[in-house]
Amino acid sequence: MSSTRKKAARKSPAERAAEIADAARDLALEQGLSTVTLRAVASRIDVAPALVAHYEPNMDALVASTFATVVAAELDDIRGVLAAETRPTARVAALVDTLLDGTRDDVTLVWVEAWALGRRNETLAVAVRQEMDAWQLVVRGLVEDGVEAGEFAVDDAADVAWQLLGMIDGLNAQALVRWSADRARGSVLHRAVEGMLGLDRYALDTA
Amino acid sequence: MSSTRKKAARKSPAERAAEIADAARDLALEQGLSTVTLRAVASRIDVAPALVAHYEPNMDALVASTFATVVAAELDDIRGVLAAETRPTARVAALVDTLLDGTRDDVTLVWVEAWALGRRNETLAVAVRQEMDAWQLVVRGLVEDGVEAGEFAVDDAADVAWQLLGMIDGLNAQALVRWSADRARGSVLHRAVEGMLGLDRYALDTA
DNA sequence: GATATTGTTGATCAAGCGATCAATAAGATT
DNA sequence: AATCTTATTGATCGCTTGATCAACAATATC
Repeated sequence: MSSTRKKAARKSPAERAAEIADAARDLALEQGLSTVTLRAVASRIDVAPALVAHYEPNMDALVASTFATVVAAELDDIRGVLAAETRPTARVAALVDTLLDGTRDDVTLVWVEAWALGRRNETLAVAVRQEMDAWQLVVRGLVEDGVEAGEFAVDDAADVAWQLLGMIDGLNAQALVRWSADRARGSVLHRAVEGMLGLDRYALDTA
Repeated sequence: MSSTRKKAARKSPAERAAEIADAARDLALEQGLSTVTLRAVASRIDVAPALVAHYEPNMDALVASTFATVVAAELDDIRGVLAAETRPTARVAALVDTLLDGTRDDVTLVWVEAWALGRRNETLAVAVRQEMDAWQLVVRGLVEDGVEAGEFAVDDAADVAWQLLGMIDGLNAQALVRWSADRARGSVLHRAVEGMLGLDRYALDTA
């Protein structure tokens, strides 16, 4: 009964487009990118499937833009976290601890599904590479700051940035399946990062 | 023309079951777990789709057992690699270098898709957890050996094992999308692992 | 050589997907 | 109030998926 729809209120194109994008984003965060379908998005905002198709060139594009929206928002969050600290060592600790605090499984699911779906959705694959680059740029800047400040000892900041991101993604993906797992893992990761950055042991724990 | 099928030769149940399992495995390695469908498996061995359905309780189960087969085989490979070295430090170096040598993207794809598909295929999810446990057991044993031999200094070998596997998975998954990437990354990973294990810097490079 | 066993298949179902298009009706314009 | 613009929809197509079942036919058994 509650799901019977008569007719959707007429809205401006900008308004409706935003509504569709929001519905797709919420769907992706709640149930994963693979549930962002024509019909699922339409039914979530109580509209005919054809309307969603009317507003989007195709579903691959909507999935790709949804991915980009979710991931870009997360990166903005992180920028805020980093800005709250001044010394590079403390900023690295904040970065790692925030990304592994276990409150972002919804975003991790989006990442993992994007890796898988990207093999059959080239538009999505392009978006994935773009967002990975954006993330790497931020982390790389942080590492370079640490080197200039004399806190880190690193050969190639770009390499370290990729490595750090890969580690974090892997640990989060793992926790997605083994939900009981504590992904902080004591602070084994701190030791690993200290090794990568040439920091003294336990330097990150007290940062 | 070449794909027209008349009638499949009659085979023993064991033989046919093995043939189906092999086809599913090859399919998974070549194109990913998501392409292991009733029809794709059937057509690969030139048989009616109904025959595959006849031999398997359902497709979720076939996908799950295919995943387990692929991943267990990889673990066996690794056991061989580890057996070739004696000192724990050298074995860790061999483990890391082997898993990141870039020759296992097919298996990585299976892993990534399993993480994603496991959210809607509980049979698969169970298999994923089992295989992760098997992997962790092997790595954990290696870490414990190193501690007993006085080579590693770690608080919790189990934590370190999970961490190490998560790092490796993440780096491989990353390379799956950014195929141009060199996942060895200089040897930044070596520095990270040295930090985790309490090894001297560069200890892994010369191991 | 006749019979029984069973591996194999064609046909078919319901469900889900993306996509298209003529027709409708809500709101803006005059 | 009449007209125009366009946001919205119902109907429908083609495709893919997993699954079921009566019928067929190849082989083993007697």
